[in-house]
Amino acid sequence: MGTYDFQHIEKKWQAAWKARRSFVAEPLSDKPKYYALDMFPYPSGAGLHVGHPLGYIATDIVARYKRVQGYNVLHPMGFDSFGLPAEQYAIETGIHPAITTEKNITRYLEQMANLGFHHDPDALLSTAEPGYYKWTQWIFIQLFEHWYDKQAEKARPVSELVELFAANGNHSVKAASSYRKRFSAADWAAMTPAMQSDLLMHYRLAFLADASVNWCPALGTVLANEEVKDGKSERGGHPVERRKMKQWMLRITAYSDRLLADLDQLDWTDSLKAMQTHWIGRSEGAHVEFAVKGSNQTLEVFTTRPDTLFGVTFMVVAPEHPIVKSITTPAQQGEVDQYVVWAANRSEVDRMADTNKTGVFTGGYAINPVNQREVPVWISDYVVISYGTGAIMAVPSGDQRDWEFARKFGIDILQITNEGNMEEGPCDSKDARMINSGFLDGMTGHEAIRAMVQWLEEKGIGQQEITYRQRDVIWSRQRYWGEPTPIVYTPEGVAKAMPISELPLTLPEIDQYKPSPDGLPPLGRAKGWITLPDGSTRDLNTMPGLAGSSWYFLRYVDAASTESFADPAKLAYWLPVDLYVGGTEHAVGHLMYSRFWTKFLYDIGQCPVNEPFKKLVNQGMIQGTSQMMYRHKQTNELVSADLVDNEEEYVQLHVNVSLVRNGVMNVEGFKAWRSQESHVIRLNEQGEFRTVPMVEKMSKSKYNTVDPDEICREFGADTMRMYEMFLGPIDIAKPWNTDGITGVHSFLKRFWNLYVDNDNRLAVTGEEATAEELKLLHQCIKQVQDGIERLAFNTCVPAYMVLVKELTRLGCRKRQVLEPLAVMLSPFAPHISEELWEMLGHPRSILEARFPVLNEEYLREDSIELPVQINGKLRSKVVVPADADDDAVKAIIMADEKVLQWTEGKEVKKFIVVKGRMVNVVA
RNA sequence: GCGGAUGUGGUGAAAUUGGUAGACACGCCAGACUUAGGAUCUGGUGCCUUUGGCAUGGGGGUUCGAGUCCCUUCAUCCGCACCA
Repeated sequence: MGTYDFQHIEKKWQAAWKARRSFVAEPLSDKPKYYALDMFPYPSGAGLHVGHPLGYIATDIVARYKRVQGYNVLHPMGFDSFGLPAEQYAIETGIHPAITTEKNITRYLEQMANLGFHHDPDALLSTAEPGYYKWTQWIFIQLFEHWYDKQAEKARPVSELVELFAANGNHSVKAASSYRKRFSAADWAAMTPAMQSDLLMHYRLAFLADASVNWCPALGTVLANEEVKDGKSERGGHPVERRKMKQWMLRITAYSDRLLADLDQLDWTDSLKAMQTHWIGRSEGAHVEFAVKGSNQTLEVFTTRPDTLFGVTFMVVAPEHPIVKSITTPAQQGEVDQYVVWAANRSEVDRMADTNKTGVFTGGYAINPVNQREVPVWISDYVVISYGTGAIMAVPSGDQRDWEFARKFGIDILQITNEGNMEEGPCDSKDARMINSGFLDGMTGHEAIRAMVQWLEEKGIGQQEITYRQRDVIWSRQRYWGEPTPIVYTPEGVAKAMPISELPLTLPEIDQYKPSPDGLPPLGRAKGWITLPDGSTRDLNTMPGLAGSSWYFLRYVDAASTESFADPAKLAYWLPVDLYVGGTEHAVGHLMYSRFWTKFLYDIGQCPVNEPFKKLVNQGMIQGTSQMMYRHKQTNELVSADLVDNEEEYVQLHVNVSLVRNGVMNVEGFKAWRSQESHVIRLNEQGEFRTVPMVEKMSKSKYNTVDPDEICREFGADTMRMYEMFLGPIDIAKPWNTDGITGVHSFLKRFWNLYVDNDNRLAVTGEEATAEELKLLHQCIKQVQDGIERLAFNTCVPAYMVLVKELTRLGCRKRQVLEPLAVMLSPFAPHISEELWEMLGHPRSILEARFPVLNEEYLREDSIELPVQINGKLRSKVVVPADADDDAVKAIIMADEKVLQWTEGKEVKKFIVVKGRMVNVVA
């Protein structure tokens, strides 16, 4: 038998591919294109572990498969290089984040090269390079210079908005804007430049605003909602509090309805679409104005149930609501102030943990417009300022929360439907009939909603409205390691975009990376950099990590471009991305902003597609399988797990997983690993020391990390690639377990030996293949092709295994079979296939070969063994000719001895033939 | 609480989408070659009271036929969460 020297083969071909530039896509071509994309990684100091490559292997297989099917394939890789870890490291050590990042990238690239990926070297990018972030800044400026026209349903230049204002004020403007007041052309003309600038901020898609932000004191920066999990920062788990600060924001809410509606066109999983749908949170309802008693103010609310207006017995406003100041009566002032302060200081975590309703009465009353009833106005933090108008009309007979609140504070509950018992809880059914509701009485909720909206609109006290849960996103971070915001402030206080010709605005060198002593962000330390010769000053914020990743898939198509972010012709050719693979953790962050930026760039004519990612797959996380050993609490003796009877007497300790194979620990290896300590080790009767597995997150401290480099060294990249795919479906989370890898490895050895003799010389013959051999080959082609198309890579591996086993059994070494087989295996195991391809005498790479074409003819059979069921139970097997028609099949089967035995004396009621599958006789 | 998924041998899993459930691999058992290796090869391996019967979390239903479709229930995972 020959020796499969995978180490030599893999090194050889990795070097050859690099030297020959085998993976460079043709920039433009008449060929059909295929764009296979991975979510690019943040280059962390820990390097890749076996969990990372799962998705990369999947896209690589598809890329190589499409390549041998004749597609022009773009399969790029890059790095999301701005981010907190490198900056924290810089604060601690003084080492510039660029240096750390560069080092980590080098390591990642090495590890990826070891796996033989088809990544295009010309497309390589890093978001922290000025040549890249120049265009991130450019897009930011475009957002700053555009507003959203709701009428035209697209972004338009701010210069056009200024023209509209100058001609007619904002009377004819229907914009996505937080600005509610009306002004005329004369008003506009009378404003100072600073006032005009402030006003335009309410319209720009990138704008400055006073925002209630997630402030993380430990990190010294604000965070986006997506970066906060359970009241703590996603990175680092530090506490987060609410604060009001002036921040850059992006008006993503202008695109909410398009982001929602266009989900329909996408081939994404239901759960992912559901997450985005929920994040956008569209709800239809009505906007209603309540007059405030003894004042000319109004209290505006949003409700999805205008049909319940007659049931309103109180109002609730958020503690931060501006009306609180004026509506509170002197008698209630003390209590209200106390509550407002208490609510403001309450942490997010406490608020979420507490399901008890709290609140106080303001002393003020509002007037219900439908029946002029005076209802008390309360404040409570179960109403949140950021959603709707920050105030609600409370209908305790129709809403669980309002009901609880009314019960707790002894407020009236007025039943308005003919269903439900108000002692037990509210009734929220829209099918119930209305009562106590004036002109709505007798209608169902559905009818009443329409009737009430019409009534409100006629009276001018409300209208139909759509509200979104999605908020505009805060786009500034008080950090160093990010894209500087390309905005300057004139001495008059007018914010201006930098001229495009001056981009990129590169990061200044500073002495330390933490905030300046006077409380400015780190960029505030760059004294010479902040102030410009004309007296203007620079913005000191950087952009969030989301910025660079919101458009990198566009840059890949033309990563070296200096004229524009990418050549329009190339964008038109390559987009959209055909397959995007990555983790589910980006479901509402990265994926939402990428869609937003794509839509914006599409609006302004810079991007040919409205949606960037046609098909998206979330790969499941690979967890670690820790190995635990037992130590006796008293004696400290280490005991083989099968000898442990009473677990209580033992403690479980982590063992390095590389020392354990199939539950048995390498005792010598363990002693070497823990050479400092001496242990009494008790083995079982077989002389083994057994451990027990435990699935948990992969982590260095649990000694359960597996380094892909180590697997490559021991078994080779081809084995590693195939094994990760063999483990199960890519979208399912599963624990890594090295045990089964030998099965895949010995398959590759058998595969190798099919082609070579004992001296590793090619032993392939030119004989004509038999029908049986061709059938086996084409069965495999069918399964592999189908498996890759469905991204069910785990079903491909057994197909190869069966074929190789059968060919070995038959002693088939025929070129006619082995040549297509090598091409077919090349997406999964590129190195070994490439080596054999060369040995088979092909001067050009296997990447230039063609995937074998399936011929169904070879799969046809002369006769079929047909299972026969009688009344649904398997009774017999009968051989019939493949071309027999149903009547012929019936005749053969009814004559079968065993069938006759079963049907004897019974009437045959039905006879069902499923050709090639099954026959069912019903007697 | 709401939303989305997933439940198949000792283990990872497959099942052409309604047609012989458990392919393939690990593990385990037996054997061969050999001498100690985490090697290679061969055979076996869902369960039972074995001419047969029972098995895809549980219970019902549709069907000649259900892992697959419908209803119901339980369990696990993920996401969101006082959203008016």
